[in-house]
Amino acid sequence: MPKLFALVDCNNFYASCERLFDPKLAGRPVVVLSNNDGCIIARSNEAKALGIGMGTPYFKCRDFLKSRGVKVFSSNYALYGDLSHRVMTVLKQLEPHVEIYSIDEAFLHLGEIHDKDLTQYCRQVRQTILQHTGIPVSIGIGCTKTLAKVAGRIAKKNKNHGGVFDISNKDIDAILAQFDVSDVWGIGRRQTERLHRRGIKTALALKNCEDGWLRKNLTVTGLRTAMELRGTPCIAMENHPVSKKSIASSKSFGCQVESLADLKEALSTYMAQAAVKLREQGALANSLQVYLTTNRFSAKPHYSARRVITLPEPTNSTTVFIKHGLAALKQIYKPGLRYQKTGVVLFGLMAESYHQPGLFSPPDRKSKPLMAAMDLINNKWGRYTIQHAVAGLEKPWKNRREKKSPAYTTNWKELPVVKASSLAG
DNA sequence: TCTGGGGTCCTAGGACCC
DNA sequence: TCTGGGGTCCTAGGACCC
Repeated sequence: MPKLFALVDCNNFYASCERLFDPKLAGRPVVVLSNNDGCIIARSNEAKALGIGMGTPYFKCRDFLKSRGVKVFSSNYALYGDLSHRVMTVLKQLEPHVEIYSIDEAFLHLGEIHDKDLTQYCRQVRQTILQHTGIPVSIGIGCTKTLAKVAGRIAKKNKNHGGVFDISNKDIDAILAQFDVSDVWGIGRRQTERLHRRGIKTALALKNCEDGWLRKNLTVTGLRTAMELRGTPCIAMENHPVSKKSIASSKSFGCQVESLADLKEALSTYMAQAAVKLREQGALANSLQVYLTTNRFSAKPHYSARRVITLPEPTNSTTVFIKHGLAALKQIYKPGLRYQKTGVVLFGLMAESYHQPGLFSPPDRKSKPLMAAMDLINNKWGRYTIQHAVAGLEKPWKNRREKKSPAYTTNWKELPVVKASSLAG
């Protein structure tokens, strides 16, 4: 029996998380907004049924949502991250080969041990996750990851399957003939346009498309996708968590920002956040990129600029990032524009233990204990307890998060309170 | 007035080397 | 008048994912 892949996918994950702590929301439409309350990034089934599209800007549908009694939440990543961890933990207890693919998805490699009915087995997995975490999931099974994704989508959409669909023992071509090519994993908007121009509308047509054309027009990734639809695995399981190759931090502003002083505060804040992530994974970066952009939707001419800085030596010191990053920011800053966003990406990551200091560079004995002390204090007392002065105190440019739910599971002060009341009387 | 953030991979083209 | 070829490395930009 060949090995099979299963995709476990949390249903409407962010919306499900929000509903978990507010039973009144059961059966009611719920949506979750992106950072800055910008657009809709998660919808409960009831919200989908109202025709609310993924990615719709909030300001365009605010009135509609209100009129239909849709409950709206700002995103609460502390909550989603914690619940994701719980789901993955349950999964790892049940299965030896789990690859966490995203906050709400994981691939399983189902080995030969499962000579039993796989669909039945996955329904049990699903039930266990629901019971232990309260999060509903769908599971798709196929002989490649791409086919498992197809199956997962069918499991989620068609209620008759009880949340689990195994495509491997079905008439695959008949299913792919009904499957829109734009819904295939790895086929985005651009590739869909290209495929449509060639008359390819379904996953089956993509599967049967000629290799040479695919390689030329959709690059090697498109060819891989077609091969996966044919049942040839090209995308392997990642059995060990891979270390990151870059770390980014950026956010849109909550109000209009024009001055260099505000941009400096914001960029310093983001550089500090990126540096914390870098230190958490015990790594150093040898270069950073800073960028600056005006609103691309605005009628005014769009300005966007970036600059890459190679550091004299790999580091994870917030102080060093700020020093070089702000100098670069000054170079790309143009006065008189309304900026929408600035950000930083750290590149050239390496493990701290691998780093060999330069023979002639002066030893930096202060930076490491200083950063360690800052991290310790901020971990204990909250993120901005101690910071570089240039990152600012008021942070007037900070983004909006007007409808955030409490950090129910990660903050003692925000634990949900259960009230018991007597039925008698 | 208000349109997310954080990642990965692939390719083309330029710079540079011998 | 006539100005090579092949390789590597780096970077910017595009496309995709959730």
